[in-house]
Amino acid sequence: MAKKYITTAIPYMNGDPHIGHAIDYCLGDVCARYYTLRGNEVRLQAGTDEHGNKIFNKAKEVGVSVQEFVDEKTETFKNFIEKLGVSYTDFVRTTDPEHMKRVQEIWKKLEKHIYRAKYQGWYCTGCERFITDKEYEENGGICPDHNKSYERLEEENYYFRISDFKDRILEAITSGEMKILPDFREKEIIKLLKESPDVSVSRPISQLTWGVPIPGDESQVTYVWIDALSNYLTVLGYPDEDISEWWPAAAQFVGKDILRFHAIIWPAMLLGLGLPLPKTIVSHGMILADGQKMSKSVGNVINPIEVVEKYGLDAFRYYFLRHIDTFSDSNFTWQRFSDAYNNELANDLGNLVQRLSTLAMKNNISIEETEYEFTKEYNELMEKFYFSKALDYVWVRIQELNKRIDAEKPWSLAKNGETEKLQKCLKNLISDLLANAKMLEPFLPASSEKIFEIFRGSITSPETPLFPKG
RNA sequence: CGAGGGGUAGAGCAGUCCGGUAGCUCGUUUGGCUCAUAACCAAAAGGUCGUUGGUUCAAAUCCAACCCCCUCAACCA
Repeated sequence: MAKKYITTAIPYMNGDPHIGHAIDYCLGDVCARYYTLRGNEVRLQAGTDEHGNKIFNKAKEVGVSVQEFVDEKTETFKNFIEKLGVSYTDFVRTTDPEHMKRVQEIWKKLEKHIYRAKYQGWYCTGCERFITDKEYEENGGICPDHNKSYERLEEENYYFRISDFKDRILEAITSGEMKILPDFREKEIIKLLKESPDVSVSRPISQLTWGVPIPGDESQVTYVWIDALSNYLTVLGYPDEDISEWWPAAAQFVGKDILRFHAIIWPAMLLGLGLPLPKTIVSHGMILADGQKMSKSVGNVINPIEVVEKYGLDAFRYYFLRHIDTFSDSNFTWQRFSDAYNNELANDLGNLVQRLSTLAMKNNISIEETEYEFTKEYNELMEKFYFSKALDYVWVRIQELNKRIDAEKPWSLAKNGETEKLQKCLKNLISDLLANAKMLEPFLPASSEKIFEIFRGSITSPETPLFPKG
């Protein structure tokens, strides 16, 4: 049995779960369920990124210990993931001692590509961060948030020599060894890669305490990259365990905002460790509310849990996997959501199940259980991660069934006593429905299972509709 | 300045690579059916395909210029 490893991005624990995280999880989950149904052994990783100043400060602000703070946040995220029906198998926290120990080992393995250097730049003591020269000019040398002049500051950091790997990464991308989806993002990355500088991978402990200490240098702490990106490996047990059965990952799902780190710094790290590169990095878009970025200050934030509670988990998954494009930014509006729910889930699919189960019941039809195979077209779309297109494809087939019922008029056959013809007609319709239900399983696991239950053994028409209308 | 995406019926989108008098879903209107969650099926109305120019027998599709919208822009995830 082939093994497939799928990863999702680990959210930073300074905020609460939101729709962007939900999309990432759902995509990973669909992919995992699909591979499982194809007969693969699948591991789906999820996790949390818990180090850094922002978290440290936030905990102080709330007045709890940092560990308490991240423990609680992680629980919140775990609950969130479970409410979305994500079938993850592994969970990693960057504050986990095991992870931290492994990060230090990874650091040591990368040491020949790491050097110490001074960084000089404009710094805001209010923001506690360096700003770019451009930002400095734009703000006229004064921080707009703190109304303070920027200071010229020098800091010594460790740097990771990306330039050691650029050629190799470029080659991997162009040869298809590491595919970046969608194509237009791949183009973007190729351009960015060429001008990518080395990255700073540490901070002096005076600046940052909440992180993984650098082995052999107590004055410095690892900065986000090596700590967070390593999670994909440490959760598998690297470097203590042999991970060759699982690594390279079949697919890594990330938001477009963090693609560059995953397509440049991350591959460089892997090459430095002598590990193969992930087969695919899938970058998804952002979800907009009425064409606008969601933000708390604008007050247009869509809470995924609210959608789930109002319409059900499968409805949420359906909408966000079909009408939110897998790769580009898409809009969410409650109007479009409820249109899709009523027209597609309730009318097209729900009602189809209802009419076929009633017809079968009235005419004493029973169906033998068989294994339903995915069609070639469906597999092609799924393997390319065109999830929204795969759902479109299945939906056309569902709508065709409604047309066929009208064309074949089983109720007339019953009236005319054409029993044999009727039996054949209904059995065909039902088994085609079940074949489609199978292809819906990665997307709508609960509804797919319900459909199979309805048509299993002696067929019963469901008492409550699959997708009730409010 | 730069880079990426986009501008096609009231709305949301496909079609653009490989040119051939525009297609899907929703909405609207009309008709049909009765197995069904007032669901389903059929049909109709509705578009100078961002602008201008070019290539061609023929352009949403190729070329050039321009306009508008969105996103990203280097250690702050």
